Amino acid sequence: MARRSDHSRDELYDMALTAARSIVAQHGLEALTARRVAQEIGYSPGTLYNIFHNQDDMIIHMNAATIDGLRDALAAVPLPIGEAPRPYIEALLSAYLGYIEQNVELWRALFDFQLSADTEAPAWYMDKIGRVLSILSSALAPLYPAGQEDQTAKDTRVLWASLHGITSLAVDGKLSFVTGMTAQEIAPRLLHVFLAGISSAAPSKA
Amino acid sequence: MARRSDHSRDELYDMALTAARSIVAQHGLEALTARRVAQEIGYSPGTLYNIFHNQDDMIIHMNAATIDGLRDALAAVPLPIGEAPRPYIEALLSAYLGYIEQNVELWRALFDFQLSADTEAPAWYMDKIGRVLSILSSALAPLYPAGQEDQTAKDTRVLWASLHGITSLAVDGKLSFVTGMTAQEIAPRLLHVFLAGISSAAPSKA
DNA sequence: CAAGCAAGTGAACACTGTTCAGATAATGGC
DNA sequence: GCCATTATCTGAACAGTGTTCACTTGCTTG
Repeated sequence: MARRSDHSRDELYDMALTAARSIVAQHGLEALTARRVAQEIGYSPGTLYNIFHNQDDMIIHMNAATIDGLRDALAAVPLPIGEAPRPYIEALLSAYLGYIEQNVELWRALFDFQLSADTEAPAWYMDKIGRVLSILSSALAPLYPAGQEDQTAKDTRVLWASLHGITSLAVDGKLSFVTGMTAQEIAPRLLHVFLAGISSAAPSKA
Repeated sequence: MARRSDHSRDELYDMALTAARSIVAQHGLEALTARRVAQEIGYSPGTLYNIFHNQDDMIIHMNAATIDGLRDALAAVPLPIGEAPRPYIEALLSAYLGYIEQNVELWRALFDFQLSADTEAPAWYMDKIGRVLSILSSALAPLYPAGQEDQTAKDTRVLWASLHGITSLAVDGKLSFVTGMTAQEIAPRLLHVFLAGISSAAPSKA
């Protein structure tokens, strides 16, 4: 049989992505196979290649949804107007850790996945990442004097990359290789020390 | 043919591990297959299962060698007696980043590899990790007042996990997703801010 | 020198992503 | 209403993966 038109192309895309996210969320990225997604949506494996260029493409779209979810979670944190910046930053961190905790496997998939060497991430994907970073950056901005926007942007990346170390070790179950602490303990300590550091230190030595 | 005794069991182990490291260093972990290692050492795939329990076991041994190499690289950094602790810490960081840079693929393999859910890392493996951390910890110790050994140990883990975020993004080529900076720029900035932070901040808030 | 044992083999199994010739249902033209 | 075209979907096939295990073979001991 062919040309069933039970579903439009967009519906198929949504169904496939929903199935993929469900499989990964429940069983991890290694359980995500073309045949399994196909079976879950009631189509054959070949059909997936009408929707996605290949498996990498499917995973990229899945990961994009994970990034969007994070942005929504961070955007939902209320921004206290005119107050001290630190409670807001701490609330963002809490939302960040909470989102990861509730989406462990999808979060793992986001970073476990490696783009094949020759291809690079599409522009719309980079945009989504930028939107998340801009939330963090605007939260840090009040801590820097005017004219230090460049340092703010850089330190946002430094802080995020550092946090990512903690969370990625956590979701991979590797934090226990080095400590008995949890990400919920380590991350606030990093934030605390980091904020103290930028308040006391010269803009940058390097 | 069988029972060739061209090589002893230990020789076979060394040959297999050398071959594995060479394959990974040149072509990445995904190129590491049982058939390829077997071919490289001139034996059949089945023979590998006389040496290692399975592929995971082989990778663990390979990763252990990578950790040992890092420990050696860090231990080779001269410890300046009676001097300020920061230059030593910075030298350690430099050695750390240098080792990773010279062993990118092996380093990636170290963290890309996931132990299957039911098994856990052997004790001797954890010991090797501990030996690396103790070098870092003793470098940080002079910055803490006596009686703060617990905080020193914790902050060592906080700092290392943070650094790991930077280096893991770097070796995965994902630093470019968030910044144009390199690990060689970001890591010293983190160290700078972190050290400033622990000097100025209260021991811990959490 | 014979018997037994240990080491090595490689075909086989169940799985993977991906391709593509072929089948088929919806559509456009008359 | 019907036929030709076209877009869609299928599923067998291919080359690869880790792992197993009946079998062969060479060494070693009695």
